[in-house]
Amino acid sequence: MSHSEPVGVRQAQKQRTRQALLDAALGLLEEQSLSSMGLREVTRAVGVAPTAFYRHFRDLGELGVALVQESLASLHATVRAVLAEQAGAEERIDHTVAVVERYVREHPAHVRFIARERHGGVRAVRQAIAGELDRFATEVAAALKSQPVSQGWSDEDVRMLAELYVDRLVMTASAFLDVSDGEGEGVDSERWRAVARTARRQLHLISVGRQHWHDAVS
Amino acid sequence: MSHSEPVGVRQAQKQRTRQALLDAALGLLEEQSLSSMGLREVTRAVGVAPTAFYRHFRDLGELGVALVQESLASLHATVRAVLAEQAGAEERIDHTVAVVERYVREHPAHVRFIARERHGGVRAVRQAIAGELDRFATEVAAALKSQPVSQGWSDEDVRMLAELYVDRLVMTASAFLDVSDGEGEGVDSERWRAVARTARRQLHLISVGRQHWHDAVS
DNA sequence: TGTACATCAGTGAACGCGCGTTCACTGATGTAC
DNA sequence: TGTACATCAGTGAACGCGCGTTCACTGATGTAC
Repeated sequence: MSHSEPVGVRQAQKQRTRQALLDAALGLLEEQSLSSMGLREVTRAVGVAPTAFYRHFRDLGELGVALVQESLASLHATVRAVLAEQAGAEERIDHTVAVVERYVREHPAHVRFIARERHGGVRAVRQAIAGELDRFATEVAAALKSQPVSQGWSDEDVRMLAELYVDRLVMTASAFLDVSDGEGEGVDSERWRAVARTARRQLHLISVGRQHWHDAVS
Repeated sequence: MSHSEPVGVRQAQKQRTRQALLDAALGLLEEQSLSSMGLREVTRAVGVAPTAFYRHFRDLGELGVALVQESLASLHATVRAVLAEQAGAEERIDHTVAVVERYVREHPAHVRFIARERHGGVRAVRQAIAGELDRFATEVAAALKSQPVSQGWSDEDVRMLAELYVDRLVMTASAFLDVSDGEGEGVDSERWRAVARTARRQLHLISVGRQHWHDAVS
């Protein structure tokens, strides 16, 4: 029914192999970076011949770009929902941090991939991530602009604020990840909660700055 | 005279080779990540036998850790000077951004290395960077605490603010780098100045939030 | 429904190549007397 | 100052290994009639 569904047995099988390659690569990337991963490692993990790889991707860079889409799509959707909320500043901050927490719990490998390859060694992947985060910032900017607090703000300043928020979300996700990696600590450890607490306070401080911005620059 | 100086001809030569390895590696790392760089690539660039490498480092990870020290030492020192300044908030912001600009102009490869390997594939290097940035944040926190604005702030909140600033500086440096990479644009391009302008405004907004923090949480 | 042909996802052998590491070595520098 | 020995930074040959990519192939699925 959906146009993205495969139209026959053959295409369905191809899709499954392609997804298996993406999943295997994502798993391997927990412990290394894209530019050091081998094509043969990936196919070996899936259980297909090395040459099968070329039926799906030109090279590992192309696979990386596909992983960028996969990694950011779900977060994107969820954060958009929070942005659309009619809620007080504090409530929105709590929800945002909760969403990031859940995302890191449910998709740790995706988060690690984005953090690692954002400045990594493969240009095409860096550009794909930059592009996605840019679109993300544009959406955040639109949401911020529609809020009453932004009255009298220039578009440039709204954009600046949006980038501040987006960077903060990425840094926060990465901080959660560091905790869940380190020392075998669980996801409900004291340190995990400390990261959440710090993140909320930082967003709060930015929010306070935002509320008094107009007094300050005028 | 200084105790770090080599004590003889032999040790002086050893130091020179070691530094040549570090320099060559840093150059090669402009275009790839540490975990995909080869030991033989580095020695080939220097013009020594591959086996000479082992006289200086156990492996590339150890070389990476040495590069972390080299990369952050000079920035560390300069930013410390700015922090110690007796100056108004705006002036401190201008100086801070100017220092970051100069650092990116003068040491682009060091900045790229830190941005890339901060979340890169080599654990020992990630830990070294995290450790350095942590010490950096501790220093920033101490400087912030001694400022009048911080009266009545808990240590935890000062630390939170310090981390906000340090992350911002790293992101700003990385943004300057992206500009100087992209499209062959020079270091005095319109976009370079736009990054500087955005960085100052973001620091300003944080500073405004800081000034009104106490009203907000009390 | 059955038949004949086309498509194409996945195979497996083969290739040349650069890798990290080992080892015994060389010869200039350092040291003891 | 000169001599005899120790140190050790850098050498170069050799190793086994896994890599990315090529190619002609197979056989199940798809399509036309």
